[in-house]
Amino acid sequence: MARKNSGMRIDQDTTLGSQIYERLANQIIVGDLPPGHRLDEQSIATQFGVSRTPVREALRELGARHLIDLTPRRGGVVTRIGADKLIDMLEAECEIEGLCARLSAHRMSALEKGRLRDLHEQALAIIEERSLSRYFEINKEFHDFICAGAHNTTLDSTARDLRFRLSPFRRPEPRSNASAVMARSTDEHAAIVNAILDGAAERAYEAMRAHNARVNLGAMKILQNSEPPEQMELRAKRVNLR
Amino acid sequence: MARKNSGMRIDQDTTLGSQIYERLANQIIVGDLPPGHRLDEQSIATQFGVSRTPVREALRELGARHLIDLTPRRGGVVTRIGADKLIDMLEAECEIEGLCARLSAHRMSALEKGRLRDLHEQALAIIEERSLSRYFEINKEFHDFICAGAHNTTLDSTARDLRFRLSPFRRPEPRSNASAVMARSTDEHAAIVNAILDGAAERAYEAMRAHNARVNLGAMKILQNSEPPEQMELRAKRVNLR
DNA sequence: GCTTGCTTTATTGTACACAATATGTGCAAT
DNA sequence: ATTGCACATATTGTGTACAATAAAGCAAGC
Repeated sequence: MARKNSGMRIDQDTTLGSQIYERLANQIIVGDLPPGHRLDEQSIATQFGVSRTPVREALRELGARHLIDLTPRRGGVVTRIGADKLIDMLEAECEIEGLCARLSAHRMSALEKGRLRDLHEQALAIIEERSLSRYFEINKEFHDFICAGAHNTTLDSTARDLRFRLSPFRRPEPRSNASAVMARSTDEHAAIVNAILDGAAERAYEAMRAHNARVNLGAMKILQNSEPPEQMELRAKRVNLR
Repeated sequence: MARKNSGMRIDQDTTLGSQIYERLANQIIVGDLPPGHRLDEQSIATQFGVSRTPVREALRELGARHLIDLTPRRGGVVTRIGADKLIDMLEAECEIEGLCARLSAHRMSALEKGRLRDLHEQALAIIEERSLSRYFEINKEFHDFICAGAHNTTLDSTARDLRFRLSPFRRPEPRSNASAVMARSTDEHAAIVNAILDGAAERAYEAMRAHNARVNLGAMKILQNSEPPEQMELRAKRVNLR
């Protein structure tokens, strides 16, 4: 029998539905709920120790945000992101971040530029630690900061949303040299930082775009097992296409 | 007394919540439910002749899509789009459409390019009719088609979503020469079409971007009544900023 | 053996009831 | 007049019950 009240706090400023949404969204992103997994309202409800009502609201929000597919009388399943969709998302993120970099070059304040330089230097320091997970953290911060530096909440939130949904495909490849990965990444980051500090919009755009395009090739490898390889090659080109 | 069942069909392939979502979303976009308007669950429920449950689900989805602001125990109000937010959205749309134009230049098939030319020529024909509303239709189709031509569902849907939410600010200004508006617009469209047909990505991007930037200046005028004018001037620059 | 159609079962959709919280009103005290 | 508090009211949040539909299992026919 499912135990009751497994961690749902009674928070004043939130609602059970929202809390369940957060939890489920994280479970999906982390991969705990794999693509294609069916979401049964009743079992989720008992699992969280609540009734079906807040669960249903959470599911509907997950559906609105494309984290699950919601079919009218057949419930919800975690969205399967096929190769096509993945490539679209990677490309969109690549370009939108590039756009943010371009705008950042014009719009970041002196203070922000200073913080950007700090962030980059922090990343350089972390390479010594050889901690890939720690590096991923600061890397995310770096990208987030540039998207924020464009001073456009719409672009920022769409970029954030894309990164969030793409994060399952950004896990470190098992067989890869951590130091090399980090070194290459920071090199490219350096180009981006310099361009932004110089206020060189177009250069910032190109640098960010090239950086993302390269990283995205890695992300696509995760799909290679489930896809015919020739197709992937073909698509890989598209990501770099101008 | 509110009459029951005002138009909610019992459709197999949909749910009451979704239908109500659609209706409310349209009412918001059309301006029937103005920004700041409070959405009372009970009155909406009786208005549509249903219980509060599907209404709540509709509201939650509206909230997820940023059409209403949903505060935990205080219900929902139609999102107020302030000048800052509006400018962000306009800029984002401007750039994303530009991006789609750039990609379209490379990716549209010969068939699509033909259809694009047709669409443009249709628009030219419609100028003669002097029907601004009809022109708005074909104009929307034109932009939609270019966004689709990029062959990237993610970019397409974000662009579509932005245009949807921006449509309230795109209503024709009362005191304006219809023919002049249409002529100018089609001139700029011609530049975009030619660039795409030539496969000139960068030119397509620039043309689309310039076109949108100009139109956006008009959209911002709608806000001018409720905002101190000097601020608007300052912001107007930002939209054109590179 | 496989398919077709019906019956049973499981799951989602909707309504309703009650609980929890926010909002509004009036009165008293300063 | 204004502030603070208590009470009344309205509205949202959650739980539960029932209805509607889809999935699964089973029997009869080809």
